[in-house]
Amino acid sequence: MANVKQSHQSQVDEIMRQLVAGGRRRTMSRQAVIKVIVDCHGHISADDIATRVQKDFPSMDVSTVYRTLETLRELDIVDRVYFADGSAVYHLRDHQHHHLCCERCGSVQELPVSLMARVEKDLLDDFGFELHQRPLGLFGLCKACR
Amino acid sequence: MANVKQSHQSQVDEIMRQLVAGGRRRTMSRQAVIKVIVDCHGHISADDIATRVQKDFPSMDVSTVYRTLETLRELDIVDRVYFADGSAVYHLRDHQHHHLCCERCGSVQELPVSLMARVEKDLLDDFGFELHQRPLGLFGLCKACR
DNA sequence: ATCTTTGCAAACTTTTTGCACCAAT
DNA sequence: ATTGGTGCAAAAAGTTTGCAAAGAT
Repeated sequence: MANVKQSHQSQVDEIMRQLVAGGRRRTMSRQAVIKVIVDCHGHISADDIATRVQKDFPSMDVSTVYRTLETLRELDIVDRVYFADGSAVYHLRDHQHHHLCCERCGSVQELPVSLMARVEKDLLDDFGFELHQRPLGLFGLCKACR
Repeated sequence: MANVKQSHQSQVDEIMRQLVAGGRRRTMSRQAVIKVIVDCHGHISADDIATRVQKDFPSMDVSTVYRTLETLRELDIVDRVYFADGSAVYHLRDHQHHHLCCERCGSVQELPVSLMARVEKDLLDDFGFELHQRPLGLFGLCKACR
């Protein structure tokens, strides 16, 4: 657990480096937002990011969170995806996966993008359509709830 | 084409009947909204519905459109789905299909739900997850743009 | 010193709601 | 005559923007 924390920290540092490499400045706000995203493993909403960051920095405005998220998207560090219920969540770009959301218990399970490999191939073969894989939020019933 | 129009009209009538059967009243506003949805074949946004309806009934308010759509959803006549870009669209419930949206030319192509049959099976077999199919908006490049 | 980033307030988009009036049954 | 539906205005919820002050280089 100590080294998990450490690896999170180094991941934050790495992203800060990318930020600087991209011509942006190192700021505490950005570091705080990045830390929350890295720590959360997976996806998180803008509002949740703001709430968590504001525990440490109460003066931080939501607009700063949104602006930071936009910057991180411009640098291809995070992606924004919309679930099938219309809610937007953000995640690290290298953390690509789909989500299975249980409509009954609300649990969210991650699964690899390879799930759609077959669909991707079918689309190309049958329709000539080149799928750009994006994380999907799929809904249904989880194992436990069936 | 004459009988296409006719079948649209009879489809509108049928939905109005379902509405009454569901304990709601027949109103011009509702008829107008239903007509637009039936005529559009496929999916359409609330705002587009409002714009089209207002060509015939300029006094119709967006709130009425939203309320009508909510009523139609309660009666399982229409579904609301969110595309991967976060936009919401409405479609007749019996008109189930996925969408391929080209990121370059903006074209939208429909394709049958059977596309996901394999995925549905894999999810059940590998994860015990029972997928509830909802229309997906998938993004990529269409045949012409590749 | 310069140019970027931030906080604040305000605007914007999409959807929902309260209320008095109107319409369908 | 009732009860439900509509228009209007206003409110939410989520996201974006203009601007002057604060901060990073």
